[in-house]
Amino acid sequence: MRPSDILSNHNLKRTSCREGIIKVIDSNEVALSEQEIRQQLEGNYDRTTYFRAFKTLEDSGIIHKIVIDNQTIRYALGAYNKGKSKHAHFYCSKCQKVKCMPTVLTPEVPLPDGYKISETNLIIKGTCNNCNCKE
Amino acid sequence: MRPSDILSNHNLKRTSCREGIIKVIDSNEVALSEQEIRQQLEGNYDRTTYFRAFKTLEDSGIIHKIVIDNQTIRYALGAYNKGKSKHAHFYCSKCQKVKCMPTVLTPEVPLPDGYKISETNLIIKGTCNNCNCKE
DNA sequence: TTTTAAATGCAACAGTGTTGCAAATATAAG
DNA sequence: CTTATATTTGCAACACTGTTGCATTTAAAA
Repeated sequence: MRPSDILSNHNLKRTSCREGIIKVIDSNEVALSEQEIRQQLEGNYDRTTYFRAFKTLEDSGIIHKIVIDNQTIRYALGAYNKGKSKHAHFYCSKCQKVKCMPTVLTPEVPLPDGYKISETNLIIKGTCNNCNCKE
Repeated sequence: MRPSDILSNHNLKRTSCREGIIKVIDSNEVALSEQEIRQQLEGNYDRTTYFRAFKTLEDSGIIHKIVIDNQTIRYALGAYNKGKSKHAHFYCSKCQKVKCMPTVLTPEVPLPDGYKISETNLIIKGTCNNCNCKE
């Protein structure tokens, strides 16, 4: 689906900033940081615009935010909370790349009585395929 | 064990700031934010001092940091990485409290060939026992 | 084409992560 | 107990982030 259609489907205005963000994320294998997305983007926008664009896209479920660590945030396409796509995320501490692992789903955890679960985040840290090969 | 002994055991100087932080965390059921720790602390220290104290305590494994979300960070006693205490963390989106769940361990995930795991983080969001009772 | 509701850019502010350096302090040595 | 030394602290400073209000611009509806 084209970025512009994705926006329309979510009743969002088709602005070049939003379309660009979606396009950049879509054309990468790994989840990207805001910095990386900005660099790959054609236009240049104010940081407030990015801030609000990311927020809007995330709220509507077009993208999801992956918080690895305090200052390590990545974005990938698709909703995370809604639906069944509750996959794990892998963070390579060598190349700092983050990948969604669709084959690894977050576990069903048994919590003490009285607790209600709304969301489960599973983040796996280590070294990736690619970095391990190079050794 | 007394905070001062904990520090000595890790070859760290016994300063009032470090001891205070350990004492405050130890006397609370839930994991605390830096703000909360500061408020419960007797002395008043520069934010740089806090910054470095937390870092030192974390590096030595006396405390561990729990990153729930970008601006939601909590601290609890004990090392997280080293040893077997790889427990999950629960975040209540009503009261914002974070609890270590020693009974819920992070799962052994099957990753594609070539990947090496060093650490696994499992964060569960929802509403806690206490908040659900009050409804 | 006009209207209007939403998005943008700019300025501004508080807060955070981080470093370098001089002054204070905890421990080790005598 | 006193002195020496290696650490820790407080302060200043800087860049960066999250966030808001407001005037201007722009996308979509009429």
